[in-house]
Amino acid sequence: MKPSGDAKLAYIAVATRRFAMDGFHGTSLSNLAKDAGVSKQALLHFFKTKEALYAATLTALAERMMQDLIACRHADPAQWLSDYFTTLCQNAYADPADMRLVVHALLDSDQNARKWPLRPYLDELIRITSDTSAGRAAEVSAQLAWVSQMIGMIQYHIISVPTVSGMYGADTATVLQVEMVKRIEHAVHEFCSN
Amino acid sequence: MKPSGDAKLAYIAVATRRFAMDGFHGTSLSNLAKDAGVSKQALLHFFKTKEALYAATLTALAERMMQDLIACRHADPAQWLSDYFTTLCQNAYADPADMRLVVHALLDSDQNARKWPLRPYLDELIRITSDTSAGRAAEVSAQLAWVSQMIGMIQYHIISVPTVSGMYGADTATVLQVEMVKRIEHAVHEFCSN
DNA sequence: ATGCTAACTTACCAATCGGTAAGTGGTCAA
DNA sequence: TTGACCACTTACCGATTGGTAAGTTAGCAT
Repeated sequence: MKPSGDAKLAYIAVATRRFAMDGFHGTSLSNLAKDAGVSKQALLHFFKTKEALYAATLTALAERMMQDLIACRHADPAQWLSDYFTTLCQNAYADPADMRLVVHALLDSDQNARKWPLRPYLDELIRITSDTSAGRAAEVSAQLAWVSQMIGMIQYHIISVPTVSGMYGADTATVLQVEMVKRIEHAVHEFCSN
Repeated sequence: MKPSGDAKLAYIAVATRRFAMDGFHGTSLSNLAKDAGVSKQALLHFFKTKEALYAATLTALAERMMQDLIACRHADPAQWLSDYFTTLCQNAYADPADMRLVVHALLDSDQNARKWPLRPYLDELIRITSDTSAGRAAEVSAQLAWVSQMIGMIQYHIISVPTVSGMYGADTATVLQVEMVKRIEHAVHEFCSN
């Protein structure tokens, strides 16, 4: 018998890629089963419904993002933020799945039914922001606004890469990526030296 | 007999709301027909496939966005941009459909199959940007980067409103909206006085 | 060896999907 | 009056959907 959690995690990994690519409604259990190389009832054995599998996918995503954030820990909170946002963007070029998944989840209209698992991640980001010299001076709403703006700017940029590449050419898209990293660093620097 | 184009436009309007809410895959012809108060073959009479209806919806969206941009015309390009982005964001609070639709379209993986109809709109935005004093000095890639950053920051903010409202409360979301408009004006001012 | 449980499989289901075929009723030019 | 045309409807189609029911297989403790 295979270790229990192993297959389950593999299914979540497969689901992450599919849901990130095609969204919840664009993904079928048959697709996921085919990707995983099992029957779809293998998935339903671990996750009672498609919704449950999706929820597990989002939970895993939230934990992953939190871990990535913690992994960038730095004594200087401004440096921490700069490092994190930069690597987040860079990693997303290689694998945009997580960023796409977040945006898909944001667009799901029945999101109120599911509890939103990214709350701790956002809170941690706000906490780090409030540790910067500029953050201490700003109000909480301003910190939340800045954090969500940074995340939004990165995630939107990532999901628009294929379209921009199709419209203006792959080389222009590449130039835009370099430009984007500079803009991230600039945004962090501008906020922290406020 | 009703005037021909009238019903067709009404169907596109209905489709816009549904596609914006649930995306392409999350919307069925039955749903659209029910919303429009007709049978689904009434839709297929004007649009041969669901894809064609979706494409027509995106085309109408592109024309609408272009018109809204032109409607904000101003002698000073910086003022033009500031006015446009601000009103774009404000209008989206009342009706986020268009912004949601754009993001949904960005996420569609088969976007390369459909030609992207928002190209003229983007080009016009870049043209206006290049007319600013800072724009003349910057390279085209920098202008594109800035424009897409502005659009992304607004659209992402709009689609995240329900989630933020659910996480931090409706009052916090409202504060965030006010904060966002200030950030838009600040971003335009910062870019143009570069 | 035996029984229990976890991890699957095949078989099947009603409901819904996008789409086709064949009309129906009204309007308008001839 | 007639006949073409347009907007639209009912009826129907095979394919696919998410999900249920009932096995089947393998490992492990007893």
